[in-house]
Amino acid sequence: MQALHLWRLAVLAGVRRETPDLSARQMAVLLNVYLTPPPHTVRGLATLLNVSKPAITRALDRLSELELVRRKADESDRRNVLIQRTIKGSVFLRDWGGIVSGVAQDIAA
Amino acid sequence: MQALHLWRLAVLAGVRRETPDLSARQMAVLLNVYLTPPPHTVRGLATLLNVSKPAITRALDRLSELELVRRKADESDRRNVLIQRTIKGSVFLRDWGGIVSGVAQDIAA
DNA sequence: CGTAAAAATTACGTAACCGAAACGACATGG
DNA sequence: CCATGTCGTTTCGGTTACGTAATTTTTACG
Repeated sequence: MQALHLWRLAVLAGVRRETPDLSARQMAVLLNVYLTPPPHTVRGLATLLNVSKPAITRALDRLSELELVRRKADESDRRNVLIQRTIKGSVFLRDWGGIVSGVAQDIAA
Repeated sequence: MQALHLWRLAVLAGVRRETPDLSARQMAVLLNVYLTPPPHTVRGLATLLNVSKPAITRALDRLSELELVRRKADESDRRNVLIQRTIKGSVFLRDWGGIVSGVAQDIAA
């Protein structure tokens, strides 16, 4: 029950702020790139999220445009594209984590 | 930091399940209708979420179609539309709360 | 070699969504 | 009553995202 209140306040904060408005899929991609060990490929993310590859490609287009992630060719197998982290992405997620944990504190108190 | 891992797992669970795929705004509307005291109006939700009224109308179209909320005319002022809860909505949010708190438990352990 | 397989992307038609503005129903104060 | 304001919805033009299917580039293997 408190979990729902946590979710409410955090989602509310996310919707309200003007800053980049990411879809659930884009957010899932971003979080997985930053919080799970590399390498990250399109195919891997597609199967992990249970969505099609083009959906991942489009999410990466958007995230790259925002400079939250970066694409890099895999030199050992040039068919692959490796997704890498960026400074902006790190900052964005740190901020977001701060919001969520701040909300959690408020609820606990 | 754990907050981000919590968020990652919960978003991942949300994206993976085939069932109704709600946008952040729709989710925000749904959560506020269920977790804050009534009455809930379009204008009230619009200002709370800091989005336009049509955006709320469309979110309610979608949520009504899924039978997660219900619109009801305000008899005392027929310009108003009151948003009410439904059984399906309660079940949906209870399930979601279960997922989030389950993830939280896993992280704590 | 050369054919098959795999990776990501692009193409394409469809559906959902957005904000601004126009609209219709209703309320309220003069 | 009627003029003005309020509330929710609809309309409009444009953007974005989706899934399926075709394309491109690269690798693997027979």
